[in-house]
Amino acid sequence: MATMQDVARRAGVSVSTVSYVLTGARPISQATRDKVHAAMAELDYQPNAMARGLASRRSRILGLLMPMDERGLGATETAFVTGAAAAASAAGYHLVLSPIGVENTDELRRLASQRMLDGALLMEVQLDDPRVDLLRGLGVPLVLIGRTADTNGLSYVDIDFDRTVRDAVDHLVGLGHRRIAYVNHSAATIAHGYGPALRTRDAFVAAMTGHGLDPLMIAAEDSAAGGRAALSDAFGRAPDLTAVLAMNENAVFGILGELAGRGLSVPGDVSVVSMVTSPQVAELATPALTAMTSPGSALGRIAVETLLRHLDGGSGELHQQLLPCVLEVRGSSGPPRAAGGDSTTGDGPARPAPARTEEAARRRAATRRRA
Amino acid sequence: MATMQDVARRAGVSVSTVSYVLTGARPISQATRDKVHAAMAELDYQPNAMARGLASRRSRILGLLMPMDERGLGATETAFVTGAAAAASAAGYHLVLSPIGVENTDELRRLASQRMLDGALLMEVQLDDPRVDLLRGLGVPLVLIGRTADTNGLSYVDIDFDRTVRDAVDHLVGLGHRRIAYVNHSAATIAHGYGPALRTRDAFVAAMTGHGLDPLMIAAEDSAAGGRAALSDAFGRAPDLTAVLAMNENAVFGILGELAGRGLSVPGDVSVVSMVTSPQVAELATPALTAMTSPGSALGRIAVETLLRHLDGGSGELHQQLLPCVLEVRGSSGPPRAAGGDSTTGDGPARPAPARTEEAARRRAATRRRA
DNA sequence: CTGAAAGCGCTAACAA
DNA sequence: TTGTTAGCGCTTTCAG
Repeated sequence: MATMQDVARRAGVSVSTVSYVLTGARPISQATRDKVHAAMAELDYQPNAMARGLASRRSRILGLLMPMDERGLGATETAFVTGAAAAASAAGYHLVLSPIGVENTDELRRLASQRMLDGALLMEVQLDDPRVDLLRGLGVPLVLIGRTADTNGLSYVDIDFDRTVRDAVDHLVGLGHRRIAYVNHSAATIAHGYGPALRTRDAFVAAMTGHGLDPLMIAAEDSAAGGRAALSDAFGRAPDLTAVLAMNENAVFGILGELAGRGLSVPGDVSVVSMVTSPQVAELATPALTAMTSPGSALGRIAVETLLRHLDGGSGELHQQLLPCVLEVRGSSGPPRAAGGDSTTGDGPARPAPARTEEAARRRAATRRRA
Repeated sequence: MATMQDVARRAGVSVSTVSYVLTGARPISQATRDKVHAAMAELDYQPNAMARGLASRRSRILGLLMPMDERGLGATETAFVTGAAAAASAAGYHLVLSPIGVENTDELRRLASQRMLDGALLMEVQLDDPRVDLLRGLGVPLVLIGRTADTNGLSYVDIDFDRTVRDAVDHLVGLGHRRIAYVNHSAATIAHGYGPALRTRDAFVAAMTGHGLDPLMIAAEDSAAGGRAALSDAFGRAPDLTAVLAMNENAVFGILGELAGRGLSVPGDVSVVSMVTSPQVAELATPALTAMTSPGSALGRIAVETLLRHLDGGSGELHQQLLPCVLEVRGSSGPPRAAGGDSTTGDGPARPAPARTEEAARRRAATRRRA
């Protein structure tokens, strides 16, 4: 493995000159620069990251703190990660992802105080996030993906939930829907102060009220079962329901299952719109889901660029930016059935259908579709 | 930020003594050790990772090379990652995930030849993977998650696809199914030599033949649409089909959608079993999918332990290990309808009572865990 | 515009 | 059982 010494010798210059060619920290004549580059190429020289880090006190590593629960990463998060990695790489930095949990402060402290990270991006930010104080205390520059309750002195990029919810509601209202249920994350999640759940809740109330409509929010566990229960709940509270807006990506599938089980068609009887959802997931459903597509990749790029600016400029300007999700209309949303609707007439129970009648109902649905 | 000098001074010993206390590379008397530990605690000392890395020529960083496509990470991969991270952390190593693509050899070379990685775990291994030669050429120890075509001289951990397919087929045959379709990945993926697709194909043929049955394999695009098409195809080729085994996790949802669209019930008319699928995804479907659950976390742990052994022992023993997925029966598999007999009797499909209770219990447990 | 040399904070011989 | 010291490979003053 060639060292800078080797390169210097071969190019007939001093090590410092090689170093300056590499870092560009002081002007070098074109002739010398060429000699050095030639020598580096011939020796297939690669700077030693540890030595450089020790001498410069800069690791050139950016940490992406990405807590992973057992549910995995959605396409949204993935887009974010790849966007961030590309931006970091373009700037000559490495982006390393660390699956350290939000509460695992020991592990994070170990990582951060060993001077391994020049800066950090925090994903899954909580309203009161222990990682923020820890990292600030250690003097590690950071950018949030999401927002804490108090964003004072913090840079962040986040989804514009207000705007996203408003656009989704406008879409449904524009189609003629008046009775819309919003299926949020679970009550526990909301109580725990999960930002997106709180913000979308408030935005939904505002958007519906703005249209002179009655907001109906249902909390749902993050699972298909949760979605089924939520839908039953929704019909219990609003039998004239014609549309569902869902923040809970996991519950969406349960909602669809329960609708099919009740013999209700999508979007004929009920329209479904999924929030902050990737095209990939949207296409998984039948019919494909109309969804608010999150700006994952752009968020990642912007976050990294912001962080790099902080590293260079010392304590430069804060950057607080919100990006909305974009409406992509697919097959799951359409105009409601003409008023006086009969969607729950006949034998459809108002109470949650037990699993066994679900089968029968599905058969009815299929039959009707063929007719 | 305290240095080792500071600790040494404060403890009244030499720097090397402090170093040896930390690394355990030579015996230190209990008295001295205590003094040093006390000094470290008082100064809140943390070793500088760069300095340590430079001096020891060991970064104590393990790279997890994890190509990310736009589809995101499944729960299986997530379990793998967390299992690996836990094992690394327990050994005093950092596990950094790098989203570098398989073909992005430049970026990988940069990462590896800067001596930033002590070793690497490769995910999404292809039969002929360019990363393997690159890393071996650079002298970076590695462990594969999956297998190349030629595993000579390589350590790997992988899923035991033979065993997994056999167990799945046995489950269905045991229920009485004779006509089973296997929905694999796409023809392009198979042609491209994707290991799991090839191995499961061969295993399926072997398993079916072993039961004296006719193997029917269908290739499907990795999407709901692909699944729907595959199911139509399957019924075209085998109208008497009673069970579907699916390797293609994305297609599964299309299969279920198409079955519902045809008015066929699951598992009453057709049983569905999903391969290499996490409980989380299995629960997304209605009914929840009987699936072969992948041993993600165990694979991650074993892979890291293997890699660490390679670092210590120099070029120690190779480790090649296969772990099977475990059958978890949920609601989507049951006995086939009695042959010839029709039996849309009463209120639903025959479904083993145990499965139903089991499923309910699991859902309760999951809910509880989340609360 | 370029070179010489003093570290960066730690590890690991070599000595005692 | 402990101390002394020469680097690890690079950055960055300080001189020219």
